[in-house]
Amino acid sequence: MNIGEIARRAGVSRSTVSYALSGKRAVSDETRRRIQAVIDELDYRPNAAARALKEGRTRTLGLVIPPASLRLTDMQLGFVASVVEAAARADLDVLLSPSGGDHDRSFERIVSGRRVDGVILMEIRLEDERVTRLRQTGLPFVTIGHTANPEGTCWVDVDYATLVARCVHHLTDLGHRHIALVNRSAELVASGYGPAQRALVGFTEAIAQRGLTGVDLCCADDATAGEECLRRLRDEHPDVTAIVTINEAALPGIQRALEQARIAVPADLSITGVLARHWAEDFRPPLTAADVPTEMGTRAVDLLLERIATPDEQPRHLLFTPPISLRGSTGPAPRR
Amino acid sequence: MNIGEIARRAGVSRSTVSYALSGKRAVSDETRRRIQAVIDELDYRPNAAARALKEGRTRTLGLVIPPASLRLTDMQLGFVASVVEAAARADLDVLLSPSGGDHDRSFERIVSGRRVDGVILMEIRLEDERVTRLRQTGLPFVTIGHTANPEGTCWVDVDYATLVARCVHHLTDLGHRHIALVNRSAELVASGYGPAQRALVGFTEAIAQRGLTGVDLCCADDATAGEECLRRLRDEHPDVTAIVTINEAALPGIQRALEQARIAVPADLSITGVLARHWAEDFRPPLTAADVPTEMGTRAVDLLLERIATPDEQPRHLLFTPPISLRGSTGPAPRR
DNA sequence: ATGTTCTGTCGAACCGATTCGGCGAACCGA
DNA sequence: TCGGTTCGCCGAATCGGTTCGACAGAACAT
Repeated sequence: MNIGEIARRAGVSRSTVSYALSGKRAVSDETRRRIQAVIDELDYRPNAAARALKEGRTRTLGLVIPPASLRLTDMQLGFVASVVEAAARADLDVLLSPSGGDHDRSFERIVSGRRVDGVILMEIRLEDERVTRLRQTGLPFVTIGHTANPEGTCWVDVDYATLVARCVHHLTDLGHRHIALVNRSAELVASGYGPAQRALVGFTEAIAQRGLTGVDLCCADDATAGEECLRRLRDEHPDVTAIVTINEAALPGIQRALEQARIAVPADLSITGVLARHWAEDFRPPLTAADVPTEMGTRAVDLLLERIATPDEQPRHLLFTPPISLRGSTGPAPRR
Repeated sequence: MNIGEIARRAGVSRSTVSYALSGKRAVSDETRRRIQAVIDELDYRPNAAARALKEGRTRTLGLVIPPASLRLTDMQLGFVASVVEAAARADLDVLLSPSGGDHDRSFERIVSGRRVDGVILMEIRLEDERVTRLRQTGLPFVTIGHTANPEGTCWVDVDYATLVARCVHHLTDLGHRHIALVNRSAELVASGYGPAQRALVGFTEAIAQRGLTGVDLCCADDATAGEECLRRLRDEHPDVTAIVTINEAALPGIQRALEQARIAVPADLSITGVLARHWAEDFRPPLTAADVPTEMGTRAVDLLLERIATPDEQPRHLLFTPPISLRGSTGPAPRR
């Protein structure tokens, strides 16, 4: 079922079949119809490997995801989905590689076996040796999140610092004077995870700008930790009247702790989330939060395709600062 | 940076380099060392497309996932992760295809462009035309879940009927006489979604076996629906003292409704979950539930590799019935 | 009638690996 | 010393596409 078979049955040469399919040279209508008929009959589709070999491109993108040991957040999952769908729309396939910071076999295979035309790298650390590796291979790539010195790379990211700062300003505008940040896990922060670090920076600066003092807490990415975290917060910092959190996975636990302690939201305590996908709607009351930029995956694919087409262009980057949707979880600071 | 370049620099022929790498013919130690040195120096890795073309296999598996519009459950996500990792361990890559019931371009490309050696198909419907399509192409495949007549196919599935039945028996043993099933969404049940249908069958049979009457409810896969569902259940069936649910995503909502209505678990109401991954631990009290069979992804890859190696063997299938872990959410039925 | 352009098609080279047959040299026993 | 193995390597064919140069014949201009 190769191109030679089609050519034989249609009574033409192999090159004519190829031209009929690609349209790169004129083929008479009569011939094209005959070829198409044979193709339809045999349900022929060109062999991807042969095409890749000759053309020097695979029509495939690599998507490097965090290893299974790390639980993907709802937003990351949405990102993977949108990348895959955007690629499918562009008639590209997506090769998945689970890989940690060290470059393992799967990553190496994809990168240096020329299996893909470009790579999208998720969950970048501020210092990331996969980026170094990709740079030296010359394979086009786009990172989600950016490294400490991102010059010369393409990236897409969420402006966590600004989002957190906006949340802080929103809360101070409502009269809150004691605000807490519930960050991601301590290990993530320590390991140089950009979003966690930039959230902290944005928080600290916004707090300072308003002349306040803030509390920042780390919290593991699960409900139990969220519950514990809120309890600790009420214990150790009873004067805190508002919370900003980038920890989506902790929200169910926070919710539970609130209900058990009979804390009314927003009467007793205001909460804002940064990028809570499903949980913003599911929280009670619905959570004031920045909208998840669902187009990030699509735009990452766009950038990568640009980069593949014109590798010598100046690398571009996109910083998303989605608007904050006011829902019911924030209100005026309670009177003392 | 192809095999010819390596051969030239090492002063041998291309075939010798190939044999040195594959070990399929003897190569002298001296020659092998010289070749290896050049390979290490240039960081050479064979071109995947050329190899695939010649060998007739791609060393790649296809994983067909539900389209992004459907929100993946936590368990499905875990499954994807374990498939990818198992494949990586076997030095195989995974090509992702988001696809619904209709065979779209992405699915067709993977299936008939010979881009993969085999396919793993998730979220099978009882009547699924992708299965039909795969059967006619002759490409090895394994399905997660099984169709109405699964003869002649390889599959891996969870025995939802038995699991639900076991939960029912556990609850009746504790004295419960009015038990409700919280199923997945009405649309899923209507569209012939196996797990939802088999859960219902297992529930109905177990209830009948004990001479009781049961209530079964459909519930969309989100917290809000779970909250609403529990409220309706208490309203319309106040005598129900125990719940069995296969709807993991609804659990946070159920939890919220329970706390708002001041219903004590398990004193007032017992709950068991079927396959709740993170939520079993995160629920308060921790949820009595069947353990998620984390090895399912790995075993699916194993089956597929077997199938690829020996396509004429009788197709095998695996039905997982993981044990139910008793946690704190079930207890004796309350006295009237 | 002759030269020129255009159209549609073909043949052959090529992409980068694998693999088979063959060949020279070394080695063996008789 | 000679025939037969064994060892190590090479050359060429092959996988299934794409693409370039060539070329026959029609159309057109002079």
